[in-house]
Amino acid sequence: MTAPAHPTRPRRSDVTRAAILRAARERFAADGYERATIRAIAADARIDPSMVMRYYGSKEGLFAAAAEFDLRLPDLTDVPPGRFGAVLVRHFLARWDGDETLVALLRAASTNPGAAERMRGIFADQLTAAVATFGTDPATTARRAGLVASQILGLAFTRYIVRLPPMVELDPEEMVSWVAPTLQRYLTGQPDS
Amino acid sequence: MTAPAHPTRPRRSDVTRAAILRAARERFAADGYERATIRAIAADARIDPSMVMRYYGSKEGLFAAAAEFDLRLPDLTDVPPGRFGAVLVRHFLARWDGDETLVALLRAASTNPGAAERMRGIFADQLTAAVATFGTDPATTARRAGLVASQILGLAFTRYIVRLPPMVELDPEEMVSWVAPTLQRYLTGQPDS
DNA sequence: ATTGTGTGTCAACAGGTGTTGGCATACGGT
DNA sequence: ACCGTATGCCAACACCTGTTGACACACAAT
Repeated sequence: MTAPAHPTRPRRSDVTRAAILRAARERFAADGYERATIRAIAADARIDPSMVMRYYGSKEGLFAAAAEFDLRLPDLTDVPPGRFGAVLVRHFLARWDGDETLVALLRAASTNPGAAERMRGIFADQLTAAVATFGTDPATTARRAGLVASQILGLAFTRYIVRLPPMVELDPEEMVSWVAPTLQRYLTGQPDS
Repeated sequence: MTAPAHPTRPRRSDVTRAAILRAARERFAADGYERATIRAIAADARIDPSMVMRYYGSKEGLFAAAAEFDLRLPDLTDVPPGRFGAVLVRHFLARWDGDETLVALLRAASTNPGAAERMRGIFADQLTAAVATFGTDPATTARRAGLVASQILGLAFTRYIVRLPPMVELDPEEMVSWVAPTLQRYLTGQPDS
């Protein structure tokens, strides 16, 4: 992600670019889009605010670069269908703890339309595509993906943003045992069953 | 909520106060805490920005007044235990559509610590108190309330904030039939069942 | 050694923010 | 009719925001 995609000669400023991106993710995750100021991000990266503008064009551009994200949903073809839910919850919890990009995106999506659209894209495209491989009726795929997203994002919102005490204190495996059946039903079950 | 609690002589400015509060809720709900400016709120209420300061002290004070909220959780003593989930989902959907205060609180909670605390209070106190009346093991009450909050807030977040298409399009009764069993299990079930 | 380009700093701009104090006016009690 | 108070508007303050342009330096190629 840091290395340039094109085989250009590596730029001397790549470390600066990376430092800006890292500081931006931290600030966006901690403060949300509007409270995270370019000046604060630049100070964290120990460079001048004008560098941010030169390398990323604008605050929106910086956020777009910092919020690049891949859910890296696991391949579920080898997983027994009855364990889809558990695998997914475990994956999301790990993904969330390991990369603050998602928290940044979650915070920003509440107030920034661009961030909301990015979030929509991630959960509508990536998650729907994964759900589609489960072999359920294609007509219900989008709905199932939406319901899964609602529980996953609700989990993240209460655990990482609002920090509801019981949701913060639940250790991952307990969380899995409670939430996995929910996803399982959204993925493969029927309503009101 | 608009009428003064104390039996003081009604103030001549009550209509103005109410107009400010209504405009504030709208703006906070639409734009979040930081993007909702006092000037914009005052313009909506057709008064001068300085009036907002005089009547509510500060922007924080205005938000605190605008985010006053009661979930009005229904009395569930007459409801068959097997229908707790359905009743709750239906209640929350109606509550959310009928009062934009919750959307304002939800948006603001992502970036404003005070709003997050308010949200924590509402869902930790009001919801936990309601769950406690269900007669399950008191040691698990807070956990069950937290899980219910995670699904309810995830529903609201995806439907009203991010506006994930499948979650926006689901009509209320379909939503109930999908989500009610989840709450039902969080309330009265066991993990990994 | 000289040029050109990439990297970085500094100072400033224009606009918007929450907030404040002063002043005019209209009301309600006497 | 008078007076104190409540209500409202206006102008301004001090600060912070994203953004821009000019200038200094370091490096690579010639």
